[in-house]
Amino acid sequence: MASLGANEATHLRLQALTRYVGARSGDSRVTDNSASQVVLVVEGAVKLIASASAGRTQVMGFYFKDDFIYVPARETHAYNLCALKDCELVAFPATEFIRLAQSDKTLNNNFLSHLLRALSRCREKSLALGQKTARERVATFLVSMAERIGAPFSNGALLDLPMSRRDIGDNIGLTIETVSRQMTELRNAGLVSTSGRSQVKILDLAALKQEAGHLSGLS
Amino acid sequence: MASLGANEATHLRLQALTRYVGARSGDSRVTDNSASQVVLVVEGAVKLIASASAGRTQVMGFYFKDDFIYVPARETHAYNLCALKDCELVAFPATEFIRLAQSDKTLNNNFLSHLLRALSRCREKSLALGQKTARERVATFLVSMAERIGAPFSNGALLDLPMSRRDIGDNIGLTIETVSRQMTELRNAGLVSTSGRSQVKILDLAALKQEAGHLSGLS
DNA sequence: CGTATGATTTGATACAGATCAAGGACTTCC
DNA sequence: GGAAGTCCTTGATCTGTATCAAATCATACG
Repeated sequence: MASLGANEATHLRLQALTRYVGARSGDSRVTDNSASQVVLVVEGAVKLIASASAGRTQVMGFYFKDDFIYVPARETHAYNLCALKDCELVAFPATEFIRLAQSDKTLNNNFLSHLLRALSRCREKSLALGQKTARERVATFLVSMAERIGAPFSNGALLDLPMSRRDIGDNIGLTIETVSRQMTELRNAGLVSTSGRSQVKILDLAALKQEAGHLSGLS
Repeated sequence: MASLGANEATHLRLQALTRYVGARSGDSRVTDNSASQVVLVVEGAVKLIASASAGRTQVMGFYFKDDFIYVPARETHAYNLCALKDCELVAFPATEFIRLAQSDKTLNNNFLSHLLRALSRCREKSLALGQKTARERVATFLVSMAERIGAPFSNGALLDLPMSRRDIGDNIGLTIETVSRQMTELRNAGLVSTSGRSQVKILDLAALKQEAGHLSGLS
């Protein structure tokens, strides 16, 4: 809980609220969704999924060690956390958490900045889903993963992706087949190489960012 | 500024930071984007647009009276506010605003809840852009507008949309032609009626929500 | 009022990505 | 280490929405 940066008094009160959650890979409905929750990933990786009607699911995001997640209560759509590997999570009821954060600046700041980052990422994703081609979306996804869980490597990064092609597809609004085809094309273009199902080596991050449709240098 | 709910001392300090912005309909780049800003809509309506490469723009959202907007500094994509009608706005540098919010619980709470709502809406949009058909997206858009700026009316709502079909399209990831066709179909299905360019009458909100792909009643 | 001008609607065609259908590769578990 | 099962890749076809093109409608202005 050190990562929350909370002071001693807050720490104790947080502990009282805490619901530790150990989750096995593949577990879903990890948290209660009758009330909004704030979840901290202590260890492992999870996905946040939203369900529309007709069984369609959108992976809203992937979260890793030290990430906060705001999981809203069920509304027009249902949200659920789902473990991608064995996890250690800490969950708080959102209202309690926010009340507590009011008396602890560090905690409040932490929460606020995580929230702003979440919003920025969500907007980036909206842009991708609304405007980008399949190729650009896959490139965008890889760039984002490189920044979040990549190990630096030459001009690129080494990735060990904990999620399946289906998860990736559900995250960027494509089918598994399209994701696969785009990966193949990126491989053929010499931008990435892969080994096994989860290992991805980004060979040229700058070029991949170009493919991702990021704004370059000037205004 | 009453809507910020800030106390007297905060109020005075906010005033010192405040940059009032009057904007005419159609004005863009209303705010500085070299630093992140927090903007409050005092009067009018604005859109937040993001630009990817190749001149493509995504309308991240529409904002109305009393809405907060967090406008991030230019990063991988550029964000800009753009007035949909004559506006009265108040802009603060985000870092200053946040620092100030730390010493005023009401302001902090206000900001936090607006941020959570923004995140929820952004996630709803991601779901729509990633999973929904054109028909569902247009229905979703109309439902959302009804909830935010609609005047109750029988089983539905009356809307006076301040944005163009292009704006709508850029918001939900469709072309103007597709938006138009879907509106026509909804009209033919008897769910809405229109008059002029901006007046929309939602005749059956429940049915429209069904079209929008919202989760209905049970689990 | 009529006219100009841009916005919207409608129609025809094209294409990116979905869907359907095998085949091949990695893991896991016995 | 072999078999089974799952996940991933590749290929063929289909479809929803984009694109291109034209007509029609609102709104502003003379």
